[in-house]
Amino acid sequence: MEPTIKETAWNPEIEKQILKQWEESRIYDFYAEGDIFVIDTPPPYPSGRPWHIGAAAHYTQIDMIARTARMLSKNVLFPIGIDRNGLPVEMYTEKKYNIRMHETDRGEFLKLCATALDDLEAEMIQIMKSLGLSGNFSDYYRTDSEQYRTLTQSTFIELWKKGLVYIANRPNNYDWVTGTTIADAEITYEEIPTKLVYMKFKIKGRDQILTIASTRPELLCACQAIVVNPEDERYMDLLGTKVAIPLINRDVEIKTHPSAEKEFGSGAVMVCSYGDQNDVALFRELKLQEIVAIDTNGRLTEVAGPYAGLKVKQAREKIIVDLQNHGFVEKIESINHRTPISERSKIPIEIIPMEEYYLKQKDSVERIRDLSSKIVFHPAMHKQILMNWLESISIDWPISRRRYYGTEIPIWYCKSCKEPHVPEPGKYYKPWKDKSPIRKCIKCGAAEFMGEERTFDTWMDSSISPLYISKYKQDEEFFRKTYPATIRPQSKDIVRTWLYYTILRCEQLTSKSPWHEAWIMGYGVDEHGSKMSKSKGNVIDPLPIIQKFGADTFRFWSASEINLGYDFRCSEQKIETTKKFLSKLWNVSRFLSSFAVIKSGKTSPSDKWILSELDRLVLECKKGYSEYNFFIPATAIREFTWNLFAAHYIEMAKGRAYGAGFAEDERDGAIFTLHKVLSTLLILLAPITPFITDYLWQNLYAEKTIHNERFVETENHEDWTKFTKEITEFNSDVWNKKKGSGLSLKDPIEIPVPSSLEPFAKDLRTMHNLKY
RNA sequence: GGGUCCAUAGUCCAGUUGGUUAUGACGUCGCCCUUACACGGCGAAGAUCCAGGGUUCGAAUCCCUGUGGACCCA
Repeated sequence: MEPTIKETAWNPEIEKQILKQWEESRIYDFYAEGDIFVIDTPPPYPSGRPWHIGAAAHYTQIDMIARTARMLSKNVLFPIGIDRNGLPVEMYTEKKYNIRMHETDRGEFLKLCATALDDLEAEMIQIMKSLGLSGNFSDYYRTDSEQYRTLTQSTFIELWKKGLVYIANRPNNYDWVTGTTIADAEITYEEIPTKLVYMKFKIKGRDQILTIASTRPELLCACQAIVVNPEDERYMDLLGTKVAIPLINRDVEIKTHPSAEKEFGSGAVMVCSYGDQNDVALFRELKLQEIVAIDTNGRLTEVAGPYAGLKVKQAREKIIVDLQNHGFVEKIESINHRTPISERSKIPIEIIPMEEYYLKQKDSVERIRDLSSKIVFHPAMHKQILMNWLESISIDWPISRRRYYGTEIPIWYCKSCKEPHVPEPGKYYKPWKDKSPIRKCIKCGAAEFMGEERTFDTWMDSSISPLYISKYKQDEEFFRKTYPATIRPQSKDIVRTWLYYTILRCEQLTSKSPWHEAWIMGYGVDEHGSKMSKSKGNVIDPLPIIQKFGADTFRFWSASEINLGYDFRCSEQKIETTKKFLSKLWNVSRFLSSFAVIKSGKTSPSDKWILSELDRLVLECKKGYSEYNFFIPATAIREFTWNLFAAHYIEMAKGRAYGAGFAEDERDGAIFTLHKVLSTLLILLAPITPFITDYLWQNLYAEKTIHNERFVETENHEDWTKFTKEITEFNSDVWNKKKGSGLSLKDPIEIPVPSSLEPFAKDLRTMHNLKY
């Protein structure tokens, strides 16, 4: 009768042994046979310390997907990757060494970036491992590896040959701090206080003034038209007349366009190249001649006359003063203006015409819509984010970037006629330093080439992850078995980037959707609901928390706190109190470890009752697992274990399990049921808390790991759950009465068992020491 | 301006196709070492279910309008 488990609490130190055991027995290895389940794991980006606690929670949930699939008899491919291309590491490196990328030797700079990434990556891998992720760490991939970049370049070359890539000089979103073009998807909007200047324009041939309000007076030199709303009666007689631009000796015409709002300022708007996206559209529609007023350093060009060379902000200040001095200002209002901001460098972007490469995407939207409609989203509501994005795509995807730490665009230009050439796919090319693999220009026959210096937008790399993990163009048979992947797990803030671009690229290359399902998680905010950021000082470092409370505590917290698709709050205190549940489970197991396991027994009514409640729990868990919504099983199991099984059933069955006053088969029925329930709970919990369940499983039920087991099925017991309410209420009632009369719980008391609970009477009398 | 989502005790959250007394956890406050567990047990307090209207015998739940919040798009 001595428990074989001695300690009275779950000790997270044990996790280290279990981890070692898993590693040595290689229980998570993938075999490309049978029922295959492929997870297109998001490769995290090592952008700095500490790793975001919400991300750590995210990856534990992805691991739960993998473990759920394994328990459903699937062979699971759960790759681990690290995303290493892109701007953040460049900025990190510039800051760390106090250097400027464009002023540093390219080769040197790349080395410094790689070293920084190695350090940050090591910690992330360490955290992922200690969280118990059952992924493939033995050959985790990096998006900056030769093999990965080869695939990025090869797929680009493939698309190039299909005619899906073109070069064009267009107004582009330009981030002059990082010195690169960025895609619409990389822009965020912020309300920024600014001045709205009401300027007086003289109307030609009349003794009248037209007032125009603008937040961008420094762009006066690039003004090519004034527009008013076609329904704005105030200006009908002015159409076609010209006005003089203040300070600049140039006239422009007044035209109509529906985008001019009657209520904004005076209702008349100046159109300049380029104040915002609307200007871009108007220049195109009204066929205006563009004037380039801002250069790639964020400074005004020579067309700005006295303002040339000034930064945009300085020029704005200066021109406002000059306008005032010349009496061109009617008034100035302070307003909050919704300003497009570069997601990376946080500065307002400028729109500057530049020559860039584009990947066609407008023609693919319809096909992507079709494919997307067949992808099952968890939760379903987040499919809308993608659908809305598809709705708003209006231009092709600019894919070239003037940065260093990225996959090089594999193009060489003929030195004499500038014709671009792409090399053969299958190799990794660095045109900024490699010798041209092309010998002779296909157009003019010259033999001298110049390598392209730009790199790809990083989404060009990440968007082929499903192809990389399935060994596209590497292993035909493996690819056939593992593509499309089963599921793409990711967070909801990158639906319009990573999720969309992946469908786009994979559709263009394979004509198929890259996965059958998409699983979209919200993101972690602090305990008050605001976004975590270093500047706010509310960042929580996951590493010490995991060390302190253990991976299973962190995992159970993640499962029971995060409802799929919604943002979730991270609080250390809540994680800490989650540990109590593991101790509860531990102590239930400790108690049961004093009874030998019995595989069958004659069940009493109490046993039948808890077994039918267990059936209900199994159904509920299956429902949650089938949606990969771990909130459902986690909360249901905690509820059952704590408030039904431990609080009521164990107390009711305890006396019978000890045997005094009961027949042997009655006793065996109790012991059988206790173990039946616990072993089922361990299996149900295994995907969520793999460490403690495996430890208990191996101590109580088997020599081998629980992670080779399959989910349990319901056994369709007779339904006794109708008694639940009455049983728990009766027990509460007895406890209350004892308490009210100052009795200890083991003291005898005279309370009759209600006739409706007669089948349970013997257990209840023993439990409460009822004398009646 | 448009879209998606959200609004339930001090905090977080559940509430299946509408159906008696609204779930659980954290926190708070009492009492209790009862041989699995004080990382525990028992109990208590704490909710005009955002507001207004509608459908219905009956609404936290369905519909409409509004208010507030988060995110996205123009």
